[in-house]
Amino acid sequence: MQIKQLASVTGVSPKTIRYYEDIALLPQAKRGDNGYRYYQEQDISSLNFIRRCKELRMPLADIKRLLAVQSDGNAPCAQVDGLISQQLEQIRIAQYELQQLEQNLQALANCCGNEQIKDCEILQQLRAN
Amino acid sequence: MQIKQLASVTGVSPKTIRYYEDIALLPQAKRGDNGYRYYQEQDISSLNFIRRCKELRMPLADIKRLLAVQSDGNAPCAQVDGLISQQLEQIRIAQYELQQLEQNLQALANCCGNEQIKDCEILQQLRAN
DNA sequence: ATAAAGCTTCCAGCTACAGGAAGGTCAATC
DNA sequence: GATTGACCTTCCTGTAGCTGGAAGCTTTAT
Repeated sequence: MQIKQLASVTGVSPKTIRYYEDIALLPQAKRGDNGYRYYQEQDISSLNFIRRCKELRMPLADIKRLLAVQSDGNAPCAQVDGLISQQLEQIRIAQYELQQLEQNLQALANCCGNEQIKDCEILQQLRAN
Repeated sequence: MQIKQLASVTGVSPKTIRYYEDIALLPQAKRGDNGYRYYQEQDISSLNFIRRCKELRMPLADIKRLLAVQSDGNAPCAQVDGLISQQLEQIRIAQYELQQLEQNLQALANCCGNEQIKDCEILQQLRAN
């Protein structure tokens, strides 16, 4: 299978697939005599795995570690657990920040009933202090 | 006042201040005979304004527009309103996404009671489908 | 024969800076 | 007068995760 087909099967663009190979997130693809990359089923699985991790907002570096860890079946599971909880914790922090942010923005959005910049209370708030 | 003092007053690093000048978010600073940048009160206000907008996660491009708009006191206020509501909407979208994410991660985090990678149910979930 | 589609590599750009090198300047100290 | 240390300057590189585009192959279809 050529790169474009792998791309359409997995929903990951050819550009991105090459990029993943560049940064060694994917192994170097086999090449034909013409220099084209050729892929197998295995590569579909890898890309799907990556895609799913990315949906969880994992950094590529972490995904790389997960991929590495998978090759040693006897390794302890703690690393995986650790990555997931870290991720979860970051999400929660982000949620908290966004919540504060929403309140601030909401307050701002409601504060201006004027028509001209010189009276704009949003800007006055932002300049304040 | 020299750049370092402006930095310590506003909490924005000298690097960042120079960067803001580069991208014309701040006007070109006055220079002494030695080439050093010198600043006034006005610059403190500008930087504080920028800092406050950044706390609201506004992109620098938007902040630039806000700064530009401020110089024309008779312009309509709608642009400012628009930016704020856009920002608010994005925050809400992000919140929704994070909420979904948290659920997914939570489900994953709870799913693995095993010890070895080869049995890890987190990885199995991630590979699934 | 030619055109279109697909492949390759490489280079630039996006955001918002931070780190560091190489070199000039200023104030204080010996 | 010389030196030290703290500042200042510009310029280059790197960060994350790609995307767009150029220049130049190959393959396939007409």
